[in-house]
Amino acid sequence: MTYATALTALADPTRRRVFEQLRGGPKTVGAIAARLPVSRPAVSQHLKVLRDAGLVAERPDGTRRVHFIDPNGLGPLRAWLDQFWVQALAAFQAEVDADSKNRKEKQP
Amino acid sequence: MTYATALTALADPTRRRVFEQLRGGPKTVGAIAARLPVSRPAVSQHLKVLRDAGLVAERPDGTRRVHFIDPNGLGPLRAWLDQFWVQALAAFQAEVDADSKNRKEKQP
DNA sequence: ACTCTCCGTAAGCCATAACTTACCGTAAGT
DNA sequence: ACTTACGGTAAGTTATGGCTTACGGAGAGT
Repeated sequence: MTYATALTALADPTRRRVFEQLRGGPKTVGAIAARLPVSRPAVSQHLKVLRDAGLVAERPDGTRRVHFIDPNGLGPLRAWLDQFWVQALAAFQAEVDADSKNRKEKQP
Repeated sequence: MTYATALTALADPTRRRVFEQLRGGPKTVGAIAARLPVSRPAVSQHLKVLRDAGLVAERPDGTRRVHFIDPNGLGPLRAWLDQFWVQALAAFQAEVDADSKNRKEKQP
């Protein structure tokens, strides 16, 4: 069920930009907001969503809050996707075969 | 850029239920709607979003439209996720190490 | 103690999008 | 040809959520 919250968290564009900034390493809230066209409270709210989804963790450093990517939320999402991936490849190939077969039968 | 549309498409709960129904194999629009608490037009709109995201493909069968999962949209999303996965594991481990190191220094 | 920086939270506004009902086109069967 | 089943599209309503400003609290330096 945790993959659901991860998906909705990563669905928002600016929240993805926050998440992608953390790919370069740990950052403070202000540093993230400085590189985005939104206010600092907005970033703070986005980080809360990412934290609740298990995608991001924080470490206090004085008055600052250093955020970094947490694999705990990324794992279930990957697992859920893989659940489709293999099956989708097989089913898609079957459809392609069935389609080409139909074309040959109608126009040999 | 295609991973973005795939993410927003899979963010909606009922749209995920549509997508997950297709995991069992190809289905018609009506068959999908019958198993969901929403109307058929709603499912039709959801399928359009999934199709535009490259997550689902269709094959006409008389007046019916048979839908099935398309790996084309799933691939970029997986690739985008993997872009974080490895790096997140390393960075997270580094944070854990730094944290335990701090605890030992403060309480040896 | 005072201040200054950094950040989280509350309240409110507004756009988006997920539904509904209604309607129309299209293919197949009789 | 007529009907029936199936499904895409339009228009309208409503709820959700992303953003803003305003405020308050907590730690570090002087």
